[in-house]
Amino acid sequence: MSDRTETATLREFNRTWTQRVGVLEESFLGTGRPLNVARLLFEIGPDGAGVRELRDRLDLDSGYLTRLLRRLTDDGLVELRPDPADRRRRLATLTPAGRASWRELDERSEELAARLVAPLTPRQRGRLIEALATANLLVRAATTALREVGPDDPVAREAAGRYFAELDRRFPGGFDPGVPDHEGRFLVATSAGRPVAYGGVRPLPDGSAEIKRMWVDDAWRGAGLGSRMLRELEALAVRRGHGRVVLDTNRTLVEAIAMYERAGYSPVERYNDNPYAQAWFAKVLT
Amino acid sequence: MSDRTETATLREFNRTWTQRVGVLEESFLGTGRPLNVARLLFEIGPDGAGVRELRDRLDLDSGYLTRLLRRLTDDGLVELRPDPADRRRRLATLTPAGRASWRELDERSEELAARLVAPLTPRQRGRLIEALATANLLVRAATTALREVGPDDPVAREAAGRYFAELDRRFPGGFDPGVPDHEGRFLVATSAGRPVAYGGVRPLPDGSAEIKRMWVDDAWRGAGLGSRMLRELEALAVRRGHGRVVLDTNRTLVEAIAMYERAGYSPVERYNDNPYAQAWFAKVLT
DNA sequence: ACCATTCTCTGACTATGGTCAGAGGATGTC
DNA sequence: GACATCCTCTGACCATAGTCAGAGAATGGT
Repeated sequence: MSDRTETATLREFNRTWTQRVGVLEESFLGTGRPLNVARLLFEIGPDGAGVRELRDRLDLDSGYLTRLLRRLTDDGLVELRPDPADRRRRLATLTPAGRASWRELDERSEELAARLVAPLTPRQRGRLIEALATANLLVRAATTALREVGPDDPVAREAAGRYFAELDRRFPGGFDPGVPDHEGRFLVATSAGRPVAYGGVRPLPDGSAEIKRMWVDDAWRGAGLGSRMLRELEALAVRRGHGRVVLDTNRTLVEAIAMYERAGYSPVERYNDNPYAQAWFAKVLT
Repeated sequence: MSDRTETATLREFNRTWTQRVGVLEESFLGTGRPLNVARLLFEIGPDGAGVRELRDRLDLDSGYLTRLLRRLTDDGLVELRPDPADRRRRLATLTPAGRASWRELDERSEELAARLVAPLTPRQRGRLIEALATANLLVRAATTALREVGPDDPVAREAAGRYFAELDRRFPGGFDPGVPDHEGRFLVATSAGRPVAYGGVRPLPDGSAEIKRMWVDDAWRGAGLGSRMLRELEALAVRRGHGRVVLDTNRTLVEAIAMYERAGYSPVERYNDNPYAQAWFAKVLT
């Protein structure tokens, strides 16, 4: 019903943004250098970057990227050297001249942003920035894919570490993960290669699946990533043949409990001997 | 002070949007047809459009536009015919096949928007849409230029008409503009050729300038356009050699009065015999 | 009737963006 | 040490984007 006005608002905004900001940006950043060359220079950044990594980030053909890099090296802005760790790869770093160009790009971009909001009153400026921050979070959350991984995937391990660390901070008596357990399938959402949301399912002897280790990075909360993780974990459990999911949690985790209830979970009796668990929930999957 | 975090938020959002939405959009709309051709087709729309108008809206070189149009006419999607009102101009309209292609583009764009928000919960979706609507309004307001025109400019006349109509609606006894007055300089903000904000200054015998006919379109309120109009009218008064501005208003217009007070105006005695005026303000310009 | 101006269109270019196949060196695995 | 794979780079292309000068028809003002 309101679907149509929702998409209309989104499309209208997109039109405004690309027309008023995107165009401005191109004319700003593109001075002197072709747009893709400028973007590449910007992406390499003061700390340098691997060529392979740049290819992924900018989604460019390898041959094309090589040629773009050539222009930058010819202009004396960038230096390429083999990666000592893997000599098939090359690392790109900015020369002093390159750093100067980078700073100039950065300043232009900063100036563009400042100029864009300048006509607004401070009050309206505040409203705009707040709206953009909200939209940024939600758009990122909406466009971040949940990837299925095993428990020993490096990203999964990093996420688990951060999950345990948070429990240790929040539980009054701390938290001890005990012996690592290599069972189950996990979903992770990543941003720039780092995990921002994580969760898993494990089969139980009675045929249910247990949802475990649900975790969302602080900076990504409030965007519905947790609910989405829960939904997709349930779908994963269904795919693996389970008709019912259970989970346990600690009374400290109030937001989590509220979310389980919103998602249709009902309290059940203790089904395990997890010493940290104080509440148990279950939901039948259709 | 908070300037730096403001621009950082804006830049961060821009990065997210262009990366996650812009790229998606190009791959979506660009299927089969080059991006600019698709955009042009979309811009012509079911109602058709003048070639001159398209050139302005898309900001294209006239030669380039002609060639883009050629591809559309060659493919049987668009028909060009001379404008009966001015035979130098040409009008572009979609053929039935063109309308079908247009609809397809429209549906794809709609689908893209729906898909983007699909992973969000209804609650988060609502928040996103609200944030985008706010941002849309504010960005448009911030990037709309105020143009100086004379009182007889067609856009100024249209704006004046809407201003008078609104007074007539809001004043208990209606409003009669009386004899049109061709004095003063005006500022208008336009969107797609229609006025969305309007206001003027007129020299008074005592050397002050009078601010008059301040008006902002309903759909554009709440974005600070009024304050900006006021500021720029003051600047216009200064440029024309005035050191003080005055204005009168009606008690009905409560938002306007609040804005004048925020902008540093102080109440003064009645300085004219305007029968609709119930409050008078002045501000000394530096 | 003249003149400056406007609009569209053509020709002639150049630059930018993007693709593909394959060479050649480096790496990891069995 | 053989083999599949990965990474970078080159050559050979082609499409798209964008610019500029000017021709030719139409218009508006004087």
